Amino acid sequence: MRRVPGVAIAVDVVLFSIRDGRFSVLLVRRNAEPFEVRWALPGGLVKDDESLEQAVLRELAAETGLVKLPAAMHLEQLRTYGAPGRDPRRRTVSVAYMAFLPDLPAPEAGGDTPLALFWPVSEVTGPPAMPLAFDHPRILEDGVERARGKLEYTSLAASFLEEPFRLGDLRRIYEEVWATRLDPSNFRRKVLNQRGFVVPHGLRAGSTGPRGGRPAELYGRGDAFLLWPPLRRDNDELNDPTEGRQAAAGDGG
Amino acid sequence: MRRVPGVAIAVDVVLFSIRDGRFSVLLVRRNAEPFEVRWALPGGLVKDDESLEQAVLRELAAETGLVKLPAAMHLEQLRTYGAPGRDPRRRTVSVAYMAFLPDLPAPEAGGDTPLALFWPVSEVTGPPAMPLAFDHPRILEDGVERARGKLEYTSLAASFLEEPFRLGDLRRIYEEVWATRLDPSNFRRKVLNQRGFVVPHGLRAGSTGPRGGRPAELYGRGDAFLLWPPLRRDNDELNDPTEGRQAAAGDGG
DNA sequence: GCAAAAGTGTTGACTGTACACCCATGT
DNA sequence: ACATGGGTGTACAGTCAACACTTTTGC
Repeated sequence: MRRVPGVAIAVDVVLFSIRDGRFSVLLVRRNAEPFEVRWALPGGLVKDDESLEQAVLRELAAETGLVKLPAAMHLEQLRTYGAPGRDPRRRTVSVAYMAFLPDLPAPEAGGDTPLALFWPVSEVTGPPAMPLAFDHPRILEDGVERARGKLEYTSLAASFLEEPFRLGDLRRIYEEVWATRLDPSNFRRKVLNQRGFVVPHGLRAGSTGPRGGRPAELYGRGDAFLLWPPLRRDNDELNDPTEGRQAAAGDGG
Repeated sequence: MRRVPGVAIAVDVVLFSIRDGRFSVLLVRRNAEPFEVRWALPGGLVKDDESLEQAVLRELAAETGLVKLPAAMHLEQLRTYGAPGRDPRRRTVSVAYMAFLPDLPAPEAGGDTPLALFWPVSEVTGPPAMPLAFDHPRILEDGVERARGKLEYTSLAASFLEEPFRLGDLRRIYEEVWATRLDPSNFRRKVLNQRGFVVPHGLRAGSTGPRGGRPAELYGRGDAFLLWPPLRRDNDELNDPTEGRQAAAGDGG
């Protein structure tokens, strides 16, 4: 593999979703060198006349079949990675983006598109960590930390849900991403006291879940983005002696 | 000016300091097209075999004479700007960095270096705004907002001070950057209650200022980076599309 | 003495947390 | 009936803003 002079601009996307209740990230399986057969973040080179965001959307469509993206999707720039040697072929500076998507039916692999799958984050980051291509482990790690942090002071958690949703659904987003448990009653109060975080939908849930329970009120996303005071991931609650639940450790399943 | 094919990678630096008590940013005067004679953020093209951060430090040295940078300087990636057409010569993707520097004696213009000066941020951002080169107004704006925000939840304000410093000096950093007033006694308590924000220096200030006042105790930077709870600038206008208030009286949902 | 800056003490309002308790549904 | 998730009430503790007050300097 010869090194080529000059620089290239690429974009990579850390696309998070909650699949089957698990905090997950979209990966594509590489079918060419370098790192053939390894899993990687979706992405590719930026064309000469397109913006960085246009490149992100184009690559998402091409590599994952995500053509019609939901309006609720959140997309933001994460960080830029430009160490010499991070791509063995040539100097490549990659602008990484982070996206939040609701649990869609099946944006996975298409017939003419590469194999794309959502993986639970804990299975990818390990231990043991999956051997992703390039410096993608680092990018994913940065994305995970940023996502966890952003849930604290923004309304982005609602981006993982399709409308309408129940406050319990919203709470489970936080619990899953933070790997913690939150008091349902206090969570409810905090969310409702944030003006514009959620807006009442006026209806009630029909089915209440697998094992009964009172039907919940339904809500939609409000127009507030920043939250004050922030919701907090209190690591103190992880030391719950009464019950052991999936905490920080990846359970492989 | 002909457009050249291919892409280029550049870095730009938003270098903040407090000069004579004013929140200031380092600008260089361009002496070539495009945007000749306009002021711009220091920066330049990334060489083929250097990292992005190395490029930042090299450009700072070359354009501003800042060769021996103080260890206290904070440098972090801000954001990447890659819109087609942001540089009329060729497609250029610029990775912007943000730096905090203490008020140094005179890193300004050198004989063989371009003219570099610290400008008070309020004079540059206006109104009326200075016509900076390229999309540098936007980059500066992003940097200012990020800097103001980071002072809330990190100990970075101390990066603007040379050790040892007085708590009043630290408070004036916040007051200047946020353009606000803080209660001296409450500020003192908050800062001292943050473990590792500042550490006692054991001495007292000799001169107490132009108009007297009790000599202050002296402090140095601690090793904590994140602060909890954060210090806050006026939270009232943080967010919200100003609609129905629900202030103290809880409305039960 | 007076002004100014540093530093201490106090108070009342507000906020977060823990947890008891009621509500409405599936099985 | 009972388990389960939704939702309300409440009390205690901690935090924060406001501000009165003392200390120590320059002038």
